[in-house]
Amino acid sequence: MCYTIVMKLSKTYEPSLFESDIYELWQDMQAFAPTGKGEPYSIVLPPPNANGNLHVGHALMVPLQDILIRYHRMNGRDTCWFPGSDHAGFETWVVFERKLEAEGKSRFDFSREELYQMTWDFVQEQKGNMESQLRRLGASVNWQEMTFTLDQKVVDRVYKTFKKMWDDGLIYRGKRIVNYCTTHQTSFADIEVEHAEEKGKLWEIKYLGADFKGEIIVATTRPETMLGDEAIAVHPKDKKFAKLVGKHVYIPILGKKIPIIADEAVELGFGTGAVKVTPAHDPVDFEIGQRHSLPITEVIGNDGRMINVPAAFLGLEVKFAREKVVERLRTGGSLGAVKDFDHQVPHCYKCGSVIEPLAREQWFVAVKKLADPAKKAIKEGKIQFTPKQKGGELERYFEELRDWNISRQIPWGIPIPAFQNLDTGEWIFDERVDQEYIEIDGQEYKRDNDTFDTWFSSGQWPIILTEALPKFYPTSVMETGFDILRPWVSRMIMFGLYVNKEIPFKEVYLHGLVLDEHGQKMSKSKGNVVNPMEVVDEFGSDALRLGLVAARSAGLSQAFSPDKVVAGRNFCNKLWNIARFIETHEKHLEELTTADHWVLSKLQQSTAEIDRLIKDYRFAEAVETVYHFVWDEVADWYVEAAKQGSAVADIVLESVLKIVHPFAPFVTEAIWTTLHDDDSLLMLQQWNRGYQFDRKKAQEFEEVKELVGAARLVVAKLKGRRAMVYSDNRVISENEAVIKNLAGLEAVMPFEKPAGIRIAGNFRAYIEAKPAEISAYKADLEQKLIEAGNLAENLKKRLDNDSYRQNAPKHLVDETRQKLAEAETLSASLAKELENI
RNA sequence: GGUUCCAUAGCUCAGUUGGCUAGAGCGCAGCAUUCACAUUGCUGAGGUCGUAGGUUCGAGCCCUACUGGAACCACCA
Repeated sequence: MCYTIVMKLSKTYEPSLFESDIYELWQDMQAFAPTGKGEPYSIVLPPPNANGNLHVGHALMVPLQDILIRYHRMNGRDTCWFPGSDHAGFETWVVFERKLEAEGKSRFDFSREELYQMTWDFVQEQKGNMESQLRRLGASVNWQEMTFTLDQKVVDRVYKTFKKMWDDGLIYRGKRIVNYCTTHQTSFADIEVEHAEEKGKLWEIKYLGADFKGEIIVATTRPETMLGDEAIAVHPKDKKFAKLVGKHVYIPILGKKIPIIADEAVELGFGTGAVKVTPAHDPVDFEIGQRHSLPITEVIGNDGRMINVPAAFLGLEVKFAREKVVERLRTGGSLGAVKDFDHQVPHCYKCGSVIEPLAREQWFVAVKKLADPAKKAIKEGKIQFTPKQKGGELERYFEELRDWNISRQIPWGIPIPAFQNLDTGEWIFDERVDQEYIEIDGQEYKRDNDTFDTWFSSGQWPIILTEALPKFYPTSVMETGFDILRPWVSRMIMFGLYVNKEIPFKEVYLHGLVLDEHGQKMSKSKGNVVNPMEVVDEFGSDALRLGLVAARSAGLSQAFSPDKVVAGRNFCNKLWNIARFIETHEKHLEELTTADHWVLSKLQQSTAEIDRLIKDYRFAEAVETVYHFVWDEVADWYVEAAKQGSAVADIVLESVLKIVHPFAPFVTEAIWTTLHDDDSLLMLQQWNRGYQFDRKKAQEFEEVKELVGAARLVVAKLKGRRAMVYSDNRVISENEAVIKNLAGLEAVMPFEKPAGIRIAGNFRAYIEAKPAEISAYKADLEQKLIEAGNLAENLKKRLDNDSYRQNAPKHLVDETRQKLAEAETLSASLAKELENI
């Protein structure tokens, strides 16, 4: 396509005509690859789900990172943005299993290998969507490094790390209480469990003394677990029960004899002071059981049905078992009071079913040795967080982190390379996970069928991606959502320090959720989900990027604003038309005009401003700075002035394109290609450097702007076109045509004794007017005189204050003095004018 | 129960060492228009910066308490 022709014809910028071609052009020119020159700058993209579509959160994340990458690339850094896609273990598994169910099949009809292959094929069908959507958002990622979280190099690294941890004694297999979803039949890390308040009941149960007279009453929210009770616990200092410790009670229904023990975990003064201990089905009880060497009797199975219980309860789902137990207790006279009780119940974050704490053999990571150095690194400020308090939050998390269960009972993931000796029960590390049984020295070993928790592999993401390009480790910044600070960012820091002996990134920038336009969380059920690709279709990628990044600060969940997207679209169009004017109408002069000096000074200033804002990750303010520079200064003043001619129009246009490029890459590159016949790319240009201009001339244009503004105010109140007359003045005479055009005047001319309505400011300039109009203007002048007087009075008060003069910084005091002088001059000249009317 | 964040114009939000008369986008009102752009231009209305105290010459910003909203954490049976 010949862009130059489109440029001349099309009054509006049509993103759809350019965006895909521009992206292809970048790719063809290999513009995303590192140059090998300059200081490294790298980011790893938090890998989106390979199986999914990008959502509006990605549409925020991609521009934020792309702004940083493009900015630093233009500033001469050797940039590499590592893309990836995530197998999203559990997430994808849930979708796939739902599909199986819809086809009337079950995971138990297939072997692990078959399931893995089927899921792989399923993901392959979808794969590619996500990648093409990244392209549509303009992501300048280095596609050569594209990595899928199940790629061989990922598995290799994960096994290496696992082995190292195994050798270092950081991996142990143990029976622990795990969070178990009986619907998905897999366990979860603590962090994957959602707590929700539920209205429940608190049942009191009477346990009859076996070797003492009387009974002990305990309260529970889960009466069915009494079938697995192994003790009654009381607080060691509880006088009420002191004599009973060491004695025994009978479990109602079962008649089983269990001991009364003393343990600190029981809270003094709460409830009846005694609790039932079910080591197999409650984390606290499990710990109590460990301390007192209690047996573990499991009464709930993987499928959420009762096991190891009398026939009447066997195979019942938990909730029915509960009803039946309560019924039997009641008829047996063992039920005490029943109260309503609201409490927090753990739920599966995916299907919402109640999480059963079950005692299971799983692989655990002893986290302390990983968490301590991570905490230290943050404490010592080796990693900077934006917003700042998130670093503190992570420090506290590292302090409280408990051992991490990394076993998942789903086939879609990286198999855990561990085998168990069938005779001795001993576990060994071995990578031959494609075989269910292996033989070593005549001994047979069976594979562990579990896979790794996704965070175990994704936690090593920066390590894996930079393994072949080590100069990009540590990466420059980790930009991601605040919701995965704990599960992901924390793990990357721990693994980075453990494996590479160095932090994985120097800075962390966290963005919040994109809420709907009324500040509500987006969800399918509410029907308020914004599909970013639809927005791109309608307004263009640049518009979406600008709209999302504007009005958004670090770490906060904020509303999606369609108005801002429209504003972004309009901005692109404005830029397009600035270019159209400069390319097709501009009059070239040899010498710089006042406006030229001024616009160069503004370019310098805006560039410095953007440098500062990007350094501080203040994206929204950077967008705003760009927006106002282009619209309010370049379009509204410079372009208007340039209609009378300019010597720097081409420099200004190119510089503007550079400034805008990181934020709106497509439209700026589209314009750039219309300017250049060669195959140069805007995205590979050098960022703006300094400009040559005359500071005094630049200041003169500020005066012209003020004069125009003041003239507009006067003209707006009069009918018909008017002329400006002024007493001889170089600044005005040099800019007559500019002033005439900008203020919409009929003429601007010098007069020996100019008269009419005086234009505010330091010039002796007037708008021609009839005597009646001049008198009508009197009220305005009087109002202005009052305002100037008030201002002067305020300033004077401040200066009269001794403490102000002593304590305020000197430049402020000087400034105040100057303002006062100006206000007084204005007052005097207004007063004089009023006299003349 | 603990921690953190938020409260500024009709709506969505800026406002970072405390410093002139608190800003933007959209919306609203008026005017303009054969001009690069109606995805436009100009002009304007609209705010006791949640409440009450405090620190300071000076507070939207710092401190304390309160009110209202949100998020996260948590084994209180």
